[in-house]
Amino acid sequence: MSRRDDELQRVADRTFGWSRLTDDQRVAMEHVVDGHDVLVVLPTGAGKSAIYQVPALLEDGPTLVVSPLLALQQDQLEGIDDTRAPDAVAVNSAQRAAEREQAWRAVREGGAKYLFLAPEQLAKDETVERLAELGISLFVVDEAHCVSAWGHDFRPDYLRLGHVIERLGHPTVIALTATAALPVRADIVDRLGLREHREVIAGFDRPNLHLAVVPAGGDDEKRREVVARVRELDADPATHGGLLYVATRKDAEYYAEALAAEGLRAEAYHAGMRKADRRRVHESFLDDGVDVVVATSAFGMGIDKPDVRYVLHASAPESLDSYYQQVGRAGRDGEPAVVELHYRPEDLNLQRFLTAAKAPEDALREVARAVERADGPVRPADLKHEVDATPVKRTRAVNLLEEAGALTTTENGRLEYLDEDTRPADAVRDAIEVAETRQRLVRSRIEMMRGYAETTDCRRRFLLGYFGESLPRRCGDCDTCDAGTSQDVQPESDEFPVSSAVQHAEWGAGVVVSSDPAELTVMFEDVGYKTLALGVVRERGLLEVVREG
DNA sequence: CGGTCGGTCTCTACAGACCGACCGGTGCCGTAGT
Repeated sequence: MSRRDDELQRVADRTFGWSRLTDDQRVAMEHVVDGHDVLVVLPTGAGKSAIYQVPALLEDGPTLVVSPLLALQQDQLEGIDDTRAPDAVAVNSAQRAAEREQAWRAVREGGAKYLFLAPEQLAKDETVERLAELGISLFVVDEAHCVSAWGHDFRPDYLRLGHVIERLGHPTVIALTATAALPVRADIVDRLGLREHREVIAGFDRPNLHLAVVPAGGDDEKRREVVARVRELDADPATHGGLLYVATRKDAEYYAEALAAEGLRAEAYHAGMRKADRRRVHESFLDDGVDVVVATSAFGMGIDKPDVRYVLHASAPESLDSYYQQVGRAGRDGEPAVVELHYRPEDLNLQRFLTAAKAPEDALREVARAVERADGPVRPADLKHEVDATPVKRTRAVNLLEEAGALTTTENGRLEYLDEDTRPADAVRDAIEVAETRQRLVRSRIEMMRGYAETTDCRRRFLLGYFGESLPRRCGDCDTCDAGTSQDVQPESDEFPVSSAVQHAEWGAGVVVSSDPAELTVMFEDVGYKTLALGVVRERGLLEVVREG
């Protein structure tokens, strides 16, 4: 062990009581201490937080942690509070002004070493200026998949973190997440502007999860089947206690009531509920006070309960990224767990609707005109006087115009029109094209979800393939293997190895996501995921390897 | 896109078909009004 390892292990032990760091933790920490940006993809419960908490104590300046949910920040603060580490504080809108000032003071005076913020806080110049004065040593992005999952529409400030990092002089960046397929990883690296970064990525396979898809006929039929199935799982001590994911708030209420009527302790969980009720359900779930939580996608981040025995879906989510993340909450203790998707192809239509984020045309036009017209660089916050749109739309517009190459962000965070010869109308058109490309990717993800639900080959092989892992032999422990429809052996094609950069005659540049002797799945920059028959590809010479992965 | 709900039509019964409208997820933040 090197001196550096010794030191990391000593701090881990003395300050946090972790007597033995895992290899993944140690390797990631070494990269950090060496000053490398790092992307870490490790399952929940593998000790991701340690990866910044320990090196933070070897740095002079404070560590900034960008975290998506205030509740999650609170959990982290309490976690650090329970150790011998220096204080951790948060700054957010839920606090009174005096409380916020006290937190800033604690960091400034060195009493607090960790500062937690939501990305929206960093949209304010004042916040970034304060951080610059503090001399941030480590910039941590927790739940970093949010950059890619939410940054493009729902919470656009996530896409502006890269600029904040530059304005802070590019401290060492640590991006942490439990789930990220190849395109998501690339998006995180790109959007945060990681430099010469290292990656620490654990395998995605969770052998103790039994994967299955249950096709359903009509909607009523499916409802009856789901309720019956949950009741059945609940009755068996080996499968008691789990989660039922649904697509809408109404369904969460519906199933919670239906299951309660069957005598189960069932609770709904969705974002339309009062905060206090949400907290009560969450805590009750952790304390085994409920048998099943029926939840929308609002339930999940920050839940670390080891003995969740099943995760059922009454409706398919919008991507395998989300699906994997949700089913990953089952069986963290390593014991067998049931994972079952109750599938109707019609349910995917709802996901198409929910993910259809139209380009904010009016905002694009107004932002483009305002920045073009201005005498010099514009502060994003000042756009609110000239752009009649919600803050989310305004920021989305800025991001799209920037991605389209019409705008750029200066070193001090102002917006500048790049090419005076480009008319704002053309810039808007290009930005809409960027949004449409994004939409094609989102829709292709839904098609991959369909592919998973409808495959007759090994279910696990399909899921792992999506995350860039090949499974040469069928897993033997999923519904298609049970039914005998999966293929036994499936060696990887060495013609188009996974993660190779390829060029397609029609679809342009892409990366091989999974590959077997019959079929290739490629993620194309412009059209999203496509599955290609290898025979046709060969016959017509459609695909060329640009760089081996 | 599909499920649900309320209203209207059918063509002469108090029922059933049909049509159009409406709804559908994730969380910060900050401000208006109790």
